[in-house]
Amino acid sequence: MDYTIKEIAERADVSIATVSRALNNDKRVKASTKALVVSIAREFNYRPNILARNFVRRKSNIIGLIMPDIVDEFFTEVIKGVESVAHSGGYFTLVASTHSREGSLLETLAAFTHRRMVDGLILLTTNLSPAIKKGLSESGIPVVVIGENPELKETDVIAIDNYQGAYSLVSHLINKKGYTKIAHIAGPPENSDAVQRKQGYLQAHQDHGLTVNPHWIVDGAFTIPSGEAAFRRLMSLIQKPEAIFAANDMMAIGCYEGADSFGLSIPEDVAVAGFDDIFVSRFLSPRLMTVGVPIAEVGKTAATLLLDRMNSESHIASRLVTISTGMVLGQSS
Amino acid sequence: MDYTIKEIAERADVSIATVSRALNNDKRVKASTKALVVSIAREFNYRPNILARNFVRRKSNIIGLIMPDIVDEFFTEVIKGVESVAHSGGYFTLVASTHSREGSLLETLAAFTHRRMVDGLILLTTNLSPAIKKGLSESGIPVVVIGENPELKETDVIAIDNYQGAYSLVSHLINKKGYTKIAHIAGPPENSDAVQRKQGYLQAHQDHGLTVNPHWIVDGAFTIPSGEAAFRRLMSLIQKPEAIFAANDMMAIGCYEGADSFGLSIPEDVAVAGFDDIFVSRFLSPRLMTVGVPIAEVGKTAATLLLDRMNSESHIASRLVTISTGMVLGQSS
DNA sequence: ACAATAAATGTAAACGTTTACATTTTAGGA
DNA sequence: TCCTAAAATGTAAACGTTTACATTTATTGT
Repeated sequence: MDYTIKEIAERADVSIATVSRALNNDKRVKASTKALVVSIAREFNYRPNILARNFVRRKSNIIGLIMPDIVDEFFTEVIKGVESVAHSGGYFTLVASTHSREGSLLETLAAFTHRRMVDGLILLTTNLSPAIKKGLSESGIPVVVIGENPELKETDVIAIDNYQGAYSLVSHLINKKGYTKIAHIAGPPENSDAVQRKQGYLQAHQDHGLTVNPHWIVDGAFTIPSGEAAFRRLMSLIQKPEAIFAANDMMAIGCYEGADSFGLSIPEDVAVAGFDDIFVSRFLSPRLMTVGVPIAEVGKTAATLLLDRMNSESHIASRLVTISTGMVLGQSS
Repeated sequence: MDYTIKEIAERADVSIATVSRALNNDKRVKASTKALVVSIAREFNYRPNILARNFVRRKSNIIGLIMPDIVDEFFTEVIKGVESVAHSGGYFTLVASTHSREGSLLETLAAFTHRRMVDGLILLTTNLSPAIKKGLSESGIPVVVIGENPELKETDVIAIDNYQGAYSLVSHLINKKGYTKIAHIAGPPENSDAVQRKQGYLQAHQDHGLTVNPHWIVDGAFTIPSGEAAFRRLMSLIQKPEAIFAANDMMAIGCYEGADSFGLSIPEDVAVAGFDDIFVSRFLSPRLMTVGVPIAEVGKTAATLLLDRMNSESHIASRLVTISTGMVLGQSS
């Protein structure tokens, strides 16, 4: 049998309003009454009906986390960071993957935000469309976006400093390592991380007075096979690059595999660098040179900003937190 | 303005009951009425109040996923598998980590199960206590456990064949590789995966007429540093083992690091094998010999069984699905 | 002792659905 | 046409809380 406040009220000989107040620590209820109610509640092993409470309070105590996909460490770490902060703030975390489909994202967005199925939302995306921006701004709940900046009022953004990371790394390849022929395996063009990394690569060249051979920029899909394919393409050119900057570590791994099958050695025949500093990268031989992103920070920061926004009475203007990246040296260049 | 069925009813000049039925595809409502209601709902951009619906239906359309921690690929893959199946079944996934604390698990369990905050539960654990078993059996909602078998009525279990995997791998080391002095770095004794892997190790020795030197079995914590520490300990023995079977890949990686600092080479000086076949293991040099677990299967199977149980009217007896493991050859032995 | 005020409690509505049951409308058969 | 059964719709309660407002009870200062 599941007890309700009604039964407790009966037993304590008070009204349900008093029971409700006693159990919610309303200061208006007399200490002795409260003690009585609480003891009966305990005796009955009473638990409030969450669904009823959510309904009347118009909140669910749940924060939604929407990601394009759940793969690799990046997403895990974000989930972990969000969950831990949410948990200590008394919230649960509803995780949804849109399986990289925009339609699915819009659908999930609608399901989550309409009528407060979730009280707040963290959206991880690098590919914002106008429809999504509209959905976000109309959602009526606090939102934090990780990745691309939607430039919306009252929406916080966690941005990863892709540009700076790429710029530093490429500059290092030019200055310290003396490479002048550096290729780039870019990520998907609709992915803002990829775009920024590419810009860092381009700007570093320009600032050092180098021009890039357009054939040295090839697109990839952030996956190992696409990295390997890009490597093969680059190594088939008449004008071969001396070094390759892959827009993420997975594609850099693809280069390692490509080099292996070509019988080329890294970095003697061709240097390789990546981005992300995923767990594997330190176990590659030679250790991959890459750019590290403090991913755990990202999730935690996002959740912290979100809780702050949810708990605040007043409106808070948009905040932008840039998570800086750091170069990780390796022997692959 | 958020419209409710009341406004739709008014506009369509029908009762709210008819609106509700029309929107829920009740066959009793006339086609023309339904069309009218649906068109008004669309015009109003109506969305049902999920919280109200959950309340009256006494279900939330959410399944809970409780894990001891959110780290490494195993958990990611499980979340991914669960989420994808849940999503296609019309459910959302609430993820909670208990941060490896039993108290927290009990608390989360209570929060999730009491009064249907979640409609079904997947619990990932290798360390079941009586209190937790009690909590599960009293939960009143469908439950699927991944890991240890709680032996409860109407609770499905997804078990990973740790014993067989360890047995096969150790047998292979003995038969094919000819090792007779094989050490074992065990996992935490309260972890059932660890216990089973150790048993496979022991039984393989017994079945091949070998006795194990008790000094060759040391405990670890499933982490890289604990693997390295164990490696140092084993290599400081007078009677050194020829091969080391670590209960998971992370500890095997610790062995690689230990070997590196001792100036020992794998497998010439000492062979190393692991368990799990995590992503990194194929990038270690030499490639780690290990036991692969089809993790994606685990999450998907769990969610599938759970949905099946939730959608079934009749009671279903406990089901046990054993996910078989497979040996992965590598040059580390 | 008596207002006046503060503290404690009670009453009842409200939240937006779903649904059992009652009623009305429609269709079909004689 | 009328009767009956089936189809469609309506009425109203129910779900378990919270909370605005009303009422009662206790406390304080004079």
